[in-house]
Amino acid sequence: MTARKKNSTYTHNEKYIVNCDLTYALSMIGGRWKILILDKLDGKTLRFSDLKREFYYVTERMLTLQLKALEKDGLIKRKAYAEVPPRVEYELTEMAMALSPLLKQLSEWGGRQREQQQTS
Amino acid sequence: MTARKKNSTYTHNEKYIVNCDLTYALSMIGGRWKILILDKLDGKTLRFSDLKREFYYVTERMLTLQLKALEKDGLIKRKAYAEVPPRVEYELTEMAMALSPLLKQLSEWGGRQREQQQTS
DNA sequence: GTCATTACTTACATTTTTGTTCGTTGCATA
DNA sequence: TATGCAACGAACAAAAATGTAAGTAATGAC
Repeated sequence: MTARKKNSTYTHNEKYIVNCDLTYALSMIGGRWKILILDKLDGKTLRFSDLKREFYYVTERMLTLQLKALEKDGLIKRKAYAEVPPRVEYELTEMAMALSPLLKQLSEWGGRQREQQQTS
Repeated sequence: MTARKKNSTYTHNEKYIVNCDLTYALSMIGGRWKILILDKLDGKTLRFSDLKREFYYVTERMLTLQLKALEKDGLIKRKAYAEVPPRVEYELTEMAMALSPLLKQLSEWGGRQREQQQTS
């Protein structure tokens, strides 16, 4: 999102992340609020204000940033209507829908893992 | 890993992450090198030096931090032998093994997504 | 003409994550 | 006696991610 200094090790190492399909996948859903947004948009079309209301604890700036990133990565579609006040709707792309069942499995695993951790 | 100031919004918002099984799951594999490590340990027991050689581009400190976090989260087991020079072996826990097939699916999805993105 | 509305944007501050460099331990070997 | 080894730890620095606070645009309602 922000400008990168070239030649930093952080940037340099990025190739090891991007070259791998798995880390590439995770990088697209790794933002703090991204999967929550994807989950909320599952099966629905929502306006920015709907998301804002749902994620009242997330600042508008963060919501915007995460939405922009998701759009850039082809996970959500943005439709802006030329109205005043503005209306913008978001919905999942097909690739994001293909991700849904995977996320459900991950969620179940997370639940089991949480139990495991509590009894240890 | 590092001390947290209480009352920061970042910390405060963490509950929305931890309360959700999905974000909880992702938080455990979200570190920069964690899944690469998990992937490398799949089906094998490896020494710290093995991992160091494999991930030559990751600093020892980062490797240590990620391993510690994985251990704390119950994804890897650490066995230290009382020898000199020291010998420490790492292997996956059962929960981590249960995660493997999921990660494979995610990886495949990542590959498809990468192709999609390139043609757009 | 003032105000409310919606979906943002900008400048800046804070917090977290990652990386750099150097040191430690205790024994074996040269 | 000096050096190398393996697996770290600690102090510090850089970079990224997230959060705070304020402002913008165009229009319709009052």
